[in-house]
Amino acid sequence: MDRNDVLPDAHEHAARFNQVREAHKTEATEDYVELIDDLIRVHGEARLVDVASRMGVTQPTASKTLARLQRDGFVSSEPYRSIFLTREGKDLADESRLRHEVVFNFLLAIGVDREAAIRDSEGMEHHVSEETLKVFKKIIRNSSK
Amino acid sequence: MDRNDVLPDAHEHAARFNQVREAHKTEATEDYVELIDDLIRVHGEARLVDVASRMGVTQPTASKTLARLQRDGFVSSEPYRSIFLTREGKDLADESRLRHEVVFNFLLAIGVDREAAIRDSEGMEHHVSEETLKVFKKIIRNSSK
DNA sequence: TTTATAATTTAGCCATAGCTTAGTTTATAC
DNA sequence: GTATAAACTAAGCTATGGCTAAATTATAAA
Repeated sequence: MDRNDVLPDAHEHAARFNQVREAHKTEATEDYVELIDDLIRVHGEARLVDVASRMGVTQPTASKTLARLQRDGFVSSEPYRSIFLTREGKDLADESRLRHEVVFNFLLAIGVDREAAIRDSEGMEHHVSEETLKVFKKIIRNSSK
Repeated sequence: MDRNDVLPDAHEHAARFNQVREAHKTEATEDYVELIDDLIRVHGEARLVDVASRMGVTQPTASKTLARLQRDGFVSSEPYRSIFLTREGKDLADESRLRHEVVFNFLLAIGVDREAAIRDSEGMEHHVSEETLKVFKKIIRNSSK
């Protein structure tokens, strides 16, 4: 990289970190809607207790996060009832799942073992640009032949 | 993946997210020590004003984060003076840089353009396991022939 | 139908990581 | 050698995302 002699322009340098910070902002939202969508698909409904246990947080933590998602229009629910995705939430869930699956399948395609691929794709999915995703897809396509 | 019919065991599911949360905890630390090391290498010293501008945050924010790094033993500095890495900080910086470079070179090797590789590697580096890193290295090796 | 249990919410705590505004120290320039 | 500018710190605000303990509501069992 450009490490040994010169550093990038400071604005450009900062832009990289700003991009990562931007990604972090949407991470929780994406992880939650993805999970809620999975729960609805598989269990027929999404209950707080399951969201919490699968996210690995306590129920009050999940409850607070879900309140924020509701405030931001991704989720809807009545007190003490199960959780639904809004149209916006569902769209985000679909988009996130797609991205997640591309990253996961890419890792498998290049020879990463399944367990590592599952775990790494969870974190990586939020930091892969469209550009890189395209390259991932191409490699998946080529490897499945 | 396992999305259509069955969800993973709840504990295993939670473990994935816990791993991502763990990575997040060390992200700021790694980014800062990496940057400080770069500044020392290239400019001869690391000043707060440069750390802040290159991280894309205000000086008080950088100052507070550096206080935490100092508390945790990665950095040392006297008030109003420049910033040094402790042995622990330097080791972490070296390790982070190595990982960062592998991810960056891997993205280049598979055909991602330089700009996207720079930006994506910044976020991805914190979420790539040793296992996956090994595969990345192998692909870099094979592509440079 | 009452009671016990499970699910959810509320309240209140903590740390991180961002910000602004204001004050202090250090360095620079005259 | 002092005035000004730049760098840094201090104080205090906000939001997110964790937690525990306690209260409330819904559900299941007796």
